[in-house]
Amino acid sequence: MAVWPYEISMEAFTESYDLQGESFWLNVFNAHKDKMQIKNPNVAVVNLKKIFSATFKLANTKGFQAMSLRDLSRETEISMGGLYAYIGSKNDLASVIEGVLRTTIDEVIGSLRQQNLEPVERLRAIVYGEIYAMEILKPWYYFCFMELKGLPREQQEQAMDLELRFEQNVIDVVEEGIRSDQFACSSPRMLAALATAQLQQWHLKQWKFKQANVDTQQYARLVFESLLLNLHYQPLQGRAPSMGGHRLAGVEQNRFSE
Amino acid sequence: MAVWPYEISMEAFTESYDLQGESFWLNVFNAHKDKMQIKNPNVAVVNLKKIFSATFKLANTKGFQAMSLRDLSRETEISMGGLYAYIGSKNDLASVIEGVLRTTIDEVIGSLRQQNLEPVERLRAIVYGEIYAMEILKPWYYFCFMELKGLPREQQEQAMDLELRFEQNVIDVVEEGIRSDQFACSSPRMLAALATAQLQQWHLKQWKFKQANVDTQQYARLVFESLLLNLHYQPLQGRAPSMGGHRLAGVEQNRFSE
DNA sequence: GTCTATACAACGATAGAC
DNA sequence: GTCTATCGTTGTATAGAC
Repeated sequence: MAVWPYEISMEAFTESYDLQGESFWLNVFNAHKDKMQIKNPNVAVVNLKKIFSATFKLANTKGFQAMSLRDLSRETEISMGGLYAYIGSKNDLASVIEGVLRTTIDEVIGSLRQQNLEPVERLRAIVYGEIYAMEILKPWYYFCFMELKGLPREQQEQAMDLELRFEQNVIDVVEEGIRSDQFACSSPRMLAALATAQLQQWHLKQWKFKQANVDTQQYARLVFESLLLNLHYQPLQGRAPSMGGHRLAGVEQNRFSE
Repeated sequence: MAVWPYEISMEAFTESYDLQGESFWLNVFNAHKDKMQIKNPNVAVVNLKKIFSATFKLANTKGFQAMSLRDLSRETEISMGGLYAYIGSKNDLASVIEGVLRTTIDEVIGSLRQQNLEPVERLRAIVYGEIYAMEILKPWYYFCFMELKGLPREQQEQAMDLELRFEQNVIDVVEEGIRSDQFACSSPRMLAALATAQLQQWHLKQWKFKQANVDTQQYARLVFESLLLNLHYQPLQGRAPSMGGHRLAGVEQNRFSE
C-alpha cells in the first residue's frame, strides 16, 4: 500500500485530527456547558459520553422523535431527573449534537483548504479527509443527516451552508487544476455535488459496504479515482505520476475481493 | 434536444408508465382496502389522495414521528374519527406508503430489464427511468428513505433487497458491455453502488439542484455520462455513435447555465 | 361515511428530598 | 450531583350519535 502523498492512510489522518480523544470531549463539554448544571468537567464528560452514545444507539435505529427520554434514561442508567442536569431539553440535545459536529467538520475542512498541495493531491486530501472524518464520527453524521429537518430552521440553513462550503473547496481545486491543464470539466459545481453524494453514502448505507466487504480506505480511493476520471485527469509531464493518473492503471489498482 | 434512443425525454417516460393518474390511485386503493372501512372506491380515492399528500407535506418537513394525527386531521380537513376509516393506525399509514412505492418501483425496474437494447442504451434507460420515476414520486421516495428505520424490520429488509435488485440490473448491463468490449470496469458492483448514491441524491437534495437550476433530464444525463466515463465506454466500430460516447463530446454537451 | 366526545397511556419536564 | 415522585400536556385510538 502506497503512502502519503500518493495514498493517505486512516492512521495518518487520525494523528493529525483528534476527533475522539479526551480533548474532543472537553470541547463538547465547553461547547454547551451553559446548558448544563454540572460544573465538574470530569464528572460531566463521563456522563456526556454515555448520553450521546445512547442517543446515537437509540435514535439511529428507531429515530430521534421515536426515542423517549425514558428510553434514554434506561439505556444510560441515568434517572430522568439526572438527565436534565446534562441537557436543557430533548430538542436541545439534538441541537447540541448538530452544533458540535458542524463545528468539528468546519475545522477539518478549513485546515484542508490551507494545505499547499498540487491540485490532485489537495483533491485527494479532501476526499480521504472527509471519508476518514466520517468513519470516526459515523453516528454523528448519520444522526445529523436523518434528524436535520427536526431542528430549528437556522440550524438547517447552517448545515446546508456547510455542505456548500465543502463543495466550494472541491470546486476551487478543480478550477485550479483546469487552469494548469491537468483537469477538464464542464461543470465543477455539479461534479462536486455528485461527489458529495458518493461521500455521504459511506454513513448512509453502512449495510451495503459491510456486505460488500469494502473498507474505509478502499471506499475513499474508489470515490477519488472516479473523480479523477470525471476530471479527465492527465498528470503533467516531467513529474512522478500519481496513482490513478492513468486510466488503465486506475482500473487495475481498483480490484475488490468479490 | 436529441430523442430516443440517444436521449430519453420525461414525456416519453410518462407515456409508458402511469405513476400518477387515476389507475395508479385505484392501485393504491386496492393495495390496502382491507385496512379501510370505506368500500366505495370513488369516495375512497378522493380522501386517500388528501391523506397521502398531507402526510408527505407534514412528514417530509417535520418528520413522520413528529407529525401528529391531529396535524394530519387539520391538514386534510378530515376529523380524527374520519381518518381512522382510511387507515388502520398511524404506523399502518407509513407501512402502506412504503409498500405502494416498493411495488410500483418493482414493476418499473422489472419492465426495464426486459427491454432488448444494446448495453449502452439499456443503461441509459435504467438511469433515466429511475430518475424520472423519482421525479414523479419524489415525496414518496423521500418519505421512504427518511422513515424506513421506523418501519417493521421485514419492510426494511424488503427495501434493501429492492435497492440491491436495482443495482443488480446495472451490474448485469455492465457485465454484458464488458463481454462485448464496450465497457471496462474492475468492480461493477461498486460502480452500481456509487451510481445509486447519485441517483438518490435527486430526491434527497432538492434544494441543491433547485439552487443550481438543474432540471430532471439534465441530472439524468449527468449521472449517465459520468457512468459512461467510469466504464471507459468506447462505441463499437461501424455504428452511429451514441451521445456521450466520446469523452470530449461528453464534456461539450454537458454545459449548464451557471 | 363522517362527525363529536372522550378514554387513557405515554410523553417531556420539574420540584424537592437526599 | 443524583434520585423519586408527580405535574400537566399531548398523543393515539375508539365509541356512539347522526
